[in-house]
Amino acid sequence: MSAREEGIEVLVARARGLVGMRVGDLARSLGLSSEGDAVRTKGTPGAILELALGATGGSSKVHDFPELGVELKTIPVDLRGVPAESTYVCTLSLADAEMQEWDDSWVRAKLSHVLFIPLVASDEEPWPARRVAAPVLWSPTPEQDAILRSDFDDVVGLIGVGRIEELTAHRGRWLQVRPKAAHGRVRTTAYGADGEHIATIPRGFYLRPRFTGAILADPSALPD
Amino acid sequence: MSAREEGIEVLVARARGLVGMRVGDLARSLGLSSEGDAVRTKGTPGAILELALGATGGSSKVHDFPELGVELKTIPVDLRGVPAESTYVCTLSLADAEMQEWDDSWVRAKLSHVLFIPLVASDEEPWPARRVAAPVLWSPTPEQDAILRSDFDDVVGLIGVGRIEELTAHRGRWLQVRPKAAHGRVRTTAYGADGEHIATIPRGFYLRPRFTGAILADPSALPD
DNA sequence: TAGGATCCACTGGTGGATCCGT
DNA sequence: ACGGATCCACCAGTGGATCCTA
Repeated sequence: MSAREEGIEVLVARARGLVGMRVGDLARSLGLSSEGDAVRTKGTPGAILELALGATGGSSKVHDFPELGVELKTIPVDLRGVPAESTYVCTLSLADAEMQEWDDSWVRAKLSHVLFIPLVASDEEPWPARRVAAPVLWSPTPEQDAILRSDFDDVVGLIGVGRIEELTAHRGRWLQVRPKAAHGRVRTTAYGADGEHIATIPRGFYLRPRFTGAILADPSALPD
Repeated sequence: MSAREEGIEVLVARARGLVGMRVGDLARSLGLSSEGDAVRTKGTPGAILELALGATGGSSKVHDFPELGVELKTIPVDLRGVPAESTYVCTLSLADAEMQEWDDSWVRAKLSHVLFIPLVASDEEPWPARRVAAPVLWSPTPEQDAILRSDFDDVVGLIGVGRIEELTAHRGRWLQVRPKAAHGRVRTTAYGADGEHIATIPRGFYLRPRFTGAILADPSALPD
């Protein structure tokens, strides 16, 4: 077994050691506050788990654990383990989308090894009450990779021919594209069919809840 | 006279109204603190004068006064009016330097209309003690523009052939290129003679003190 | 239900320049 | 003297995601 594979096993073991803990208790054990209402602290649970598992990477990182090539994703689920939300993967560069190939893409690199950590939210309790559930280390099977590639190709194909207005969240079986901007007013640059500049809102890749729900139950699943 | 020309006259008149005032007093009249030692507050005098004259532009601006096309530059001078320092103009984009033409360059746009405001520093007093001196509204004469173009072409020519290591502050009669980074460790991308990527430190255009000193005394001067 | 809108923390890059060793 | 190194404030962009109407 390589050092990298050993490191990944250690990481998964550490994640298993957190199962059953409340996120608020994790925060306090790290010396952090667990204050703040839900709408003001959207990214906080994810940041807590990163700290608890020692994610390095810092800024401008490709993965949360660069030496392991592993991406950490927390995912809010209900008592049955069904995801409540889609899962953000990474931003989509509109300006050079037509240059992108799935095999070398940022989104594929992110998804090549993902450690999903479900956080169980019962009722409408605030995030500190969420409990860590069993982690799932996932890599796409060849069949899954083919579907994801197909979703990706559909997106970059549309952008490549300048039909960006047709790029809605309706597209994609598992991988979709949605707006990603702190305020709805941020603009970025894309190119139309005639090569003209178009100011449009930044987008990101997201995994649909149906897909993440299925791979949490069975990592080789092929849902709808 | 156009509205723009009227606006410029109003601006210059307002700058004349500040002559003799101490920068620290200006700061207080704007509700700002005039604390801090010299090394910690390098850009403060310039920011004070911008506020005092109502510079808009905010971020991502081409000029300090966009409607007027005027750039504001404070310049520290001694009791004789001789500049103590070079004057920063703007950053130099190394990645696409070979695409740049003087006529359409950012540096030429910045220098097309400059309101220089000398700040007289006597002895080794801190910046709040500096006094506003007579402003000079300057636009390059055709002769001056030709020299500046020559300096610019020398720089972009070197970068275009990938000889960036020869790009030192020794080059340029009036316009020189020097490092411009908050820490010496910041890197940016340039291209070598064979088109390979080179990580190098960001640079900026600066006006030599000899040149600014001459045009403060005579805007059409042609020093060394 | 889910597509489109939005929230916070953090930081790298930019704009304002001057410092300081050789 | 001056070429190379450095300093601070500020803000837009990124990374962490969830909110919220129709």
